[in-house]
Amino acid sequence: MAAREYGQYCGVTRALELVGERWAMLIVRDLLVGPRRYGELAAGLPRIPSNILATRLKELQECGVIRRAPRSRVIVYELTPYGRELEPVVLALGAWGFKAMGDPREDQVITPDAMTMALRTAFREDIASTLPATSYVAHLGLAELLVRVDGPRLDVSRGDGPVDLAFATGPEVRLLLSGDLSPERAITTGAVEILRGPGRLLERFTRTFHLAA
Amino acid sequence: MAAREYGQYCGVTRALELVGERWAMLIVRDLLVGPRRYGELAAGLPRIPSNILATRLKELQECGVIRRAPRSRVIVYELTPYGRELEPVVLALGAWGFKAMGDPREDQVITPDAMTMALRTAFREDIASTLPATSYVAHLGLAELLVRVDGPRLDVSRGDGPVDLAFATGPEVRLLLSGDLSPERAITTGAVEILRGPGRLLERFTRTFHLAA
DNA sequence: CCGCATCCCATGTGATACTG
DNA sequence: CAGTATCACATGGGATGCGG
Repeated sequence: MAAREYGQYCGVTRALELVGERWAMLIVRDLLVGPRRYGELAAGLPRIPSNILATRLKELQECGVIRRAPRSRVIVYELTPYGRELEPVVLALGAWGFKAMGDPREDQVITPDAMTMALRTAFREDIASTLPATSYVAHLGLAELLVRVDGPRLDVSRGDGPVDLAFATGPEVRLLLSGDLSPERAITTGAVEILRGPGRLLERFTRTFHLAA
Repeated sequence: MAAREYGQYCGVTRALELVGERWAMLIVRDLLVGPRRYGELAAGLPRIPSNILATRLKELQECGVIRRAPRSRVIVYELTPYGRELEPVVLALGAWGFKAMGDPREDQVITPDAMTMALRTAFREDIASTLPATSYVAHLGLAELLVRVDGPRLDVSRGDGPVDLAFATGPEVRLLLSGDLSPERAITTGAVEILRGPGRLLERFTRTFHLAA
């Protein structure tokens, strides 16, 4: 059970001893979106074996990265304050890995929590501050995200609601975020389907959210 | 040989598929300091089995993170431009892991490359810019680092030379970087030994390099 | 049902030895 | 010096079971 060690007195090795095991960082990624139950984590990580999930949850608790939410009737896992400090790591990993994402394969899913963190990664706080407050609903296969941008603040939650623009898309969202697919073309080619609201707001979306490819 | 996949269309998972295997990020860490030969990498990662090192080097080449340096007579590994973009990830990991570093154990070593990256992590560019150019030699067990700070620029290399301040220390350098041990106390208690130059420059060192604990 | 625990097998890892 | 080869073992993956 003792985490395998690297035998070095170094911050990077220490970090990897805590969250470097397979699946661990993905549990952290999903918990960065919000507290989650065991089943919710399992649903967000479709290919994780249940014994591994249970083991990781135990290890991450032991080393102070996550905890069971106190005074909650049901069992809910959440990040500790120290665990929440992993956000810069996850964002940096996401930005780097984004550039290596090819086209999606059949066996790859887009989960709501992964997409939420991707939007946080792509969020341009400085640019958003110059734009009027805007809310979006983005349908991405399974994920249905309510995205509210207000100045430098970003809030992403699940669900639907009254928003300025609602649109549906698929994995093409990657090209939209990287700028390889213009909002106009995305609409005319059908890569993005406008559900409600003026389609021109999609351009504002792409200015608010951008990731280099 | 095909990297184990997570089955998600997501930047974080893609990144972990490329550099999430055990030891991979540490190879990247050391190559961020500079190109290295096979034997140098093995020396910087004392506990890595040779077959694992060989395997990782092959995988990292295949996925475009590292390469054998071209037109070099001997075999030298270096990061590709894309691999070099992992620096923010390694720095973020190092900063986070630093907070979880306890006191060093007998079986833990401090390697020159790990220490170099730790200094890069701790470097306060903005503060350094306000201070006069200063060069240091830091002896840390095996590691003997020549640290040159000139405005916002930092250069760390191995070796010795004429510098403003030369000092020797051990794992206590962690307390020095976190501010839990003041430069004065470090000198009076012998945690830091001044070899050459005025000891008061150690205070400038700690202002230039700082990591939150 | 939810939150795991158990079992079994495939694969990855680690230590050591060895080679071009 | 820069890796392979080999083998024992730990970990991961997938299916299944099971108590609260």
